Amino acid sequence: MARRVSIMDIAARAGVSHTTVSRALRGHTRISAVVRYRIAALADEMGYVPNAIAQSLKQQHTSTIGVVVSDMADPFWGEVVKGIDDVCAANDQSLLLHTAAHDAAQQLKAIQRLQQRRVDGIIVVDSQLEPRDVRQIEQDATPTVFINSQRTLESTSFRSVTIDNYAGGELAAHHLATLGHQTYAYFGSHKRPGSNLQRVTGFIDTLVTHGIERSKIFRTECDADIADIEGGYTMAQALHEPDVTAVFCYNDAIALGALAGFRAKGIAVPHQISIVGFDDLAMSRYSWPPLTTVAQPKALLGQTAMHILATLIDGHAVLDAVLVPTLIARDSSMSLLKGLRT
Amino acid sequence: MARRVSIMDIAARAGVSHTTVSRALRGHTRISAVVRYRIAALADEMGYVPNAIAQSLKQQHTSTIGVVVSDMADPFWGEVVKGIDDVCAANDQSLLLHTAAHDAAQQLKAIQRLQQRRVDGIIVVDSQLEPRDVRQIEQDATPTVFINSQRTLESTSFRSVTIDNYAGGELAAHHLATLGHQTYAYFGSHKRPGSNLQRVTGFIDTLVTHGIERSKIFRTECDADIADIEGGYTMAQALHEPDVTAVFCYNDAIALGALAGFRAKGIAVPHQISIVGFDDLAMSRYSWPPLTTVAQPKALLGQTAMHILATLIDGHAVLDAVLVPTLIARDSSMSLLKGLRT
DNA sequence: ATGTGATGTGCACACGTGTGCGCGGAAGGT
DNA sequence: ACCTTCCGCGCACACGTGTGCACATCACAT
Repeated sequence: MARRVSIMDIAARAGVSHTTVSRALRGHTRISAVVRYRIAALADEMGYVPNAIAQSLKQQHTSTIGVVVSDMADPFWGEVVKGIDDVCAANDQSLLLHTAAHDAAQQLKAIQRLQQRRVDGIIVVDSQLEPRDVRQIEQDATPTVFINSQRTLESTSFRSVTIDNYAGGELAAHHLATLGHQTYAYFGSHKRPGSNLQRVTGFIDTLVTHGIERSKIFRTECDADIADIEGGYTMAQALHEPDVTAVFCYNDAIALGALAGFRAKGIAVPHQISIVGFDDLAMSRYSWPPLTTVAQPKALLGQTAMHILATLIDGHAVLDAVLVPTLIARDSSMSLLKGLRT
Repeated sequence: MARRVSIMDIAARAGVSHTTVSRALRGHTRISAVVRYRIAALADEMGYVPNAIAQSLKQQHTSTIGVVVSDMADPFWGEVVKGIDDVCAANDQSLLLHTAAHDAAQQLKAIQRLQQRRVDGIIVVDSQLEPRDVRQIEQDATPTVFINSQRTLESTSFRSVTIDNYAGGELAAHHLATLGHQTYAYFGSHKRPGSNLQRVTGFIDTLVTHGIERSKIFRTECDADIADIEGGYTMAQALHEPDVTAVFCYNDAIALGALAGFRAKGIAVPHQISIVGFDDLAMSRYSWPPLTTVAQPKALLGQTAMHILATLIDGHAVLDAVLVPTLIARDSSMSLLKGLRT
């Protein structure tokens, strides 16, 4: 950050005080038109770039939103962050991004960094934080919103935006049960225990109400340190229950991996096995076969978080938001009922 | 940004000057052990969070790197930004992110925002900037590095990191020509005219050296405002040259779309048509069939940009970097020579 | 007793910007 | 001619932190 031209420099050249320059550039009313024009011309000529750091220090806000995200290369979080960024751009705010793997300690550190940087608000995506961590964060009063947090927040000042994972599991179960399937598998992930449990619970509960016995539902979870798509491939390879005709996957990445895994085993999707994913990634529409999935409104997740955060920043009270998923039926799931094509 | 505890507050409670508090917390040598310990305890008790804004103003640097990216949801740029972030995290720097669609005006505005924020350096990814824009940016002396810029930089102070697109086209051509293909198509994109031209030129030049006539190479480009994967699907549908047995696509997204497009037309890949992509996205390995592609070292692209930027920030001279792509042969390309499996 | 050096702390200023208050002058009314 | 009002501008301070210099104290050697 080299030495640059300041309003003092402009003031010296214009023969006025820096006060006048500041007012002229900010559009203050009581500055004569001639002076204002001269200063504007001078600022342009001298290549003046206002110092947002000094402005922030004086004005006690930064017009910056901090975001903590587990993995920026993940296409799902990418869409969510894009939703956040859309609102930021519309509000003339900047985005300060910190990555923090899948690790509470790193997330905590990232949040503290953002607090030091005095961002106006923080959005934590895919939080792994424990209640104890949240209490520590809460001491600093920076408004904070959590998206798809893995643990329920025990906070009075912070808010959260979540997808209704249980309802998503219900949708998948209802879809597959209606197609006539009798024996099921669930491919989950230990990486996100909270949402994993909610989705599988909604799934199993609903299957039971459709008259499926619990013993007909086989549940697997892949390790936390393995990439989702890789995990899906492995779990498909490792599935040894011949009666299974329908698989519900924790997310699309796992489902896409499973697609490849079953194909490698010579099992045809959807003719021998139906697969349902979760998320609706951009690519899921173009897989082979195109993936039936429970769609999350990804951009809306980010936008909603921003609106809640803005309300918090304004000092008003606001409620948590729960967004509802929808089922998108494509070609990876098929009816077992003869003569009945859906 | 609410009123918070400052070093002045701590100083008052400790009965010393704020100077001493500052020195104690920064680990200055000549502070007595007792005072240092007392201040550390007090800072902790009072919940002191250092104000990075004030520090930046005083120290004339922000430990922040600005990044301008066209689309954060794009899995390719996601990987590149991840590479940037890795280095930032290792250097205790933050990432200030601005999105700027595929539009020179927006990119220009984003860069100016970052300059106002006094970031230590800027990385512009997928730049569409004209030489005139670059000259304007250059007035402010913020070190800047361009990744995969679409136009050649005419700048003395800025640097760039690019992939050798021409060599990538060569790789694809050599691969397909060796497999015995005689008639080709190229699926490109108008969205990124610079790299598109380099890739197709390398492709065609090399085919010609393999004895293929130019009339046997059919070239198409999809509109700039259409999503790549969608464009690939459309171009595959629209391809009416029955002799074509090999398609080289500008990138993997187009290739994945083409895969789906050919499948919808009942054309088998690779048995009737071989397809080669460019980028090596994470998902390309799991498509059906797995995609043969020219791989870009995505994370390395970001890391290299950061290293060059760091050198620039230190005030040293440094050269542009050109990274070489590699071909990854998977199952979407096949030999036409009977009895000769590669 | 005095000089010398090391140690611990504070004063005052700087970074670049915004703003409350006041002051001089012009305009307008009596 | 005098008072009031309004306009245009500057002084001085504030935001929170870091640092050069000076100063006080103490230990130690001369």
